[in-house]
Amino acid sequence: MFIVHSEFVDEMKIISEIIHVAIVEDDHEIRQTLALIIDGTPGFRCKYSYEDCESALASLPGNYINVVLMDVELPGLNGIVGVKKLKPQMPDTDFIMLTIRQDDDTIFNSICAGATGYLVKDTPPSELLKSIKEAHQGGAPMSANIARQVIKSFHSNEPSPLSDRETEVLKLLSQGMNYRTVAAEIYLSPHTVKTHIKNIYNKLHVNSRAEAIKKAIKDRLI
Amino acid sequence: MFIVHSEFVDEMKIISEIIHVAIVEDDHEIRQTLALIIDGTPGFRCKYSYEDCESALASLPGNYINVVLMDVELPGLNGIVGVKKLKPQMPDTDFIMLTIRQDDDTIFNSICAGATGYLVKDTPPSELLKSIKEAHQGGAPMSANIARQVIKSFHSNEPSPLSDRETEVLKLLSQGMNYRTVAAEIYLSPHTVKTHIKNIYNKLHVNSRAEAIKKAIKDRLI
DNA sequence: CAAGAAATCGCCCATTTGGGGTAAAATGGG
DNA sequence: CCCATTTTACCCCAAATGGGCGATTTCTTG
Repeated sequence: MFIVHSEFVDEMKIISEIIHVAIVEDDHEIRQTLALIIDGTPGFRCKYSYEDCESALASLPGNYINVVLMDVELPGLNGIVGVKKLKPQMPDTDFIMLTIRQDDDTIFNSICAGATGYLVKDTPPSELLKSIKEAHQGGAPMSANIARQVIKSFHSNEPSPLSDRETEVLKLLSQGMNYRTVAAEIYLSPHTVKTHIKNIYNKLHVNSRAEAIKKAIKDRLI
Repeated sequence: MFIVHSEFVDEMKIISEIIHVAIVEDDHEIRQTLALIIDGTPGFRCKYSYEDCESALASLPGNYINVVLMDVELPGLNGIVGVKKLKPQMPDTDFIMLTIRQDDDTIFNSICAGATGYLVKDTPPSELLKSIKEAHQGGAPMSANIARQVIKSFHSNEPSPLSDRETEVLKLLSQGMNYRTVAAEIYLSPHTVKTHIKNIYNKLHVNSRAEAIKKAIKDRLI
């Protein structure tokens, strides 16, 4: 369970710097186990561990910590809110979320809150240590299907319903141009631009510029 | 160079299914090396290899391929355009980009084009094989700093300049509401809403709803 | 406590927008 | 070669927008 591959130890020696870790986890047993794994591995040191965010918020900021392992499901303040509050006070510290949940909202809220890593709780110890190291060295460790969900969020689901010209018009609109300016920009009559815009609204099922732009950005049309 | 860890082979046996790979890479030597690595490992089979996207586009679609290794820097059509054209025709195939470039644009354009993985070209063979397997099993293999850049793109750089009320108003605006409707929604006078909007425009340095919404979404203010 | 920010309400007015039509030329795929 | 789509163009008009200017009340923060 605590075996570390020889090549792994070699890499640690090259870095020859101990990674300081803190844990926020409400389950007593898991917390102890994590601490044991970390302290039992050369190159890692578990400096602090807390059973809730409130304690972490009270004593963690100001200390030198490289990586924080943060449970998402916590009584009181949850891990997402915790990161949101801690990260601004510890901008150089990397936060890795540990969770049993893998739904979109939890993942993206965590990432947006400032987490750099996101691991499911059944990650084996060797992977966990590798992830802590990776986070500290400027990576972003993620469990496989978490990474896939993140990447998926960049993929557009459907082909654009807009024609090339319409897309062009919408892009210019999003830059704050009005009919007249757009028309001048692409050498058209303002009437034509207006027609395009009307068609854009129909195709996107909206009836204002605001909604059109919001939808276009959301669906990556522009 | 071609050594595979025993535990790795064990995992392969459990899956007991050969991963079919295709390569698009203009450098003759690299192409050959990749093919040798893949074909030389149990569980992997390099079925096709091309020196440009044009050839791949002409013969690849329709074939059963699990993972395509796609060089980004290619003569003629580059790898990004290649993925954009191939992916819709092969929705079940996973594309891993191989590149020497790590600039934001290249990364995000590749991902948006439909790639699920993104590796730097100096990735060692064992990592490459692991990544191919990971992509095939629903993951999204990325080199460490690529993953970090992707995660970073979710992080907001600066605190919002908008007050809570202003953010609230802007959110409603982005849903296509007008002064009157927003006012009714949050029990205010339309005049007040208008004042808020004027202040929003000032703070965001814009002078239209369109720009405000675009900027707000871009900066994750709403 | 004083200064500044935030939130609230108000008026005037030129310009812009969006919805309702109509229709012809150009383009492109079957 | 024909049909669907795209692109182009125009009219009318009520409603919404944005800019300018001023004002009071809270609330935070130094």
